[in-house]
Amino acid sequence: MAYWLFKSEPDCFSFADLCAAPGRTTGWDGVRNFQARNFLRDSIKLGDGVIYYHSNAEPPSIAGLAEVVEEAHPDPTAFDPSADHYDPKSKLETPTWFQVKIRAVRAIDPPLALPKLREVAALAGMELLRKGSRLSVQPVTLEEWHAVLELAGLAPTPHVKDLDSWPGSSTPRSSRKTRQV
DNA sequence: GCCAACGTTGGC
DNA sequence: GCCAACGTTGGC
Repeated sequence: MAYWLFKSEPDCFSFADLCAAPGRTTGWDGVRNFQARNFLRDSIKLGDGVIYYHSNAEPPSIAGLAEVVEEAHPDPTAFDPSADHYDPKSKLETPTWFQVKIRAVRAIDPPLALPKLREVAALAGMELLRKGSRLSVQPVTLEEWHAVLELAGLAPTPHVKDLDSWPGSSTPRSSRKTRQV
């Protein structure tokens, strides 16, 4: 059981979009950075917890929690010439790029804004808060996970599924937006 | 819109 | 293998 932070620009695919997706699930496609790819391909396991972060947002913030529901498999958008992140160098037999599937578990509303995260001592070492950090898929420690849950008013459980029925925070909102891929 | 930080590309 | 040029990310 491990914990991760996934970044997404809400204009592209927000946590509300994830909540509105079929099964509240999506394939985390389009990652084209090798370090992030390695986490997706090698380290992220079924049931792992995911902190859903909105980058390029006003303010940048943590907007929800998700869980991994399918481990690494080739990213289909890499083979699709019409996709934004098409990569002609990635072959079906030897794929370069991978995705996992995640499911929305809980919205965090109000979201945890970046300036507030910077004030939290327990998060001081977080990769997200490092100057110049751009990694879109990054590991999160158990301590950081618990600190985020506490800030969100949720129980300090290591089992992300347990948050589904926790009464302390809002339930995911729906959205009519669709994904731009 | 600006720009710092970082990753990738390609000439040599 | 080096490194300059370029493209991208993402906070501000």
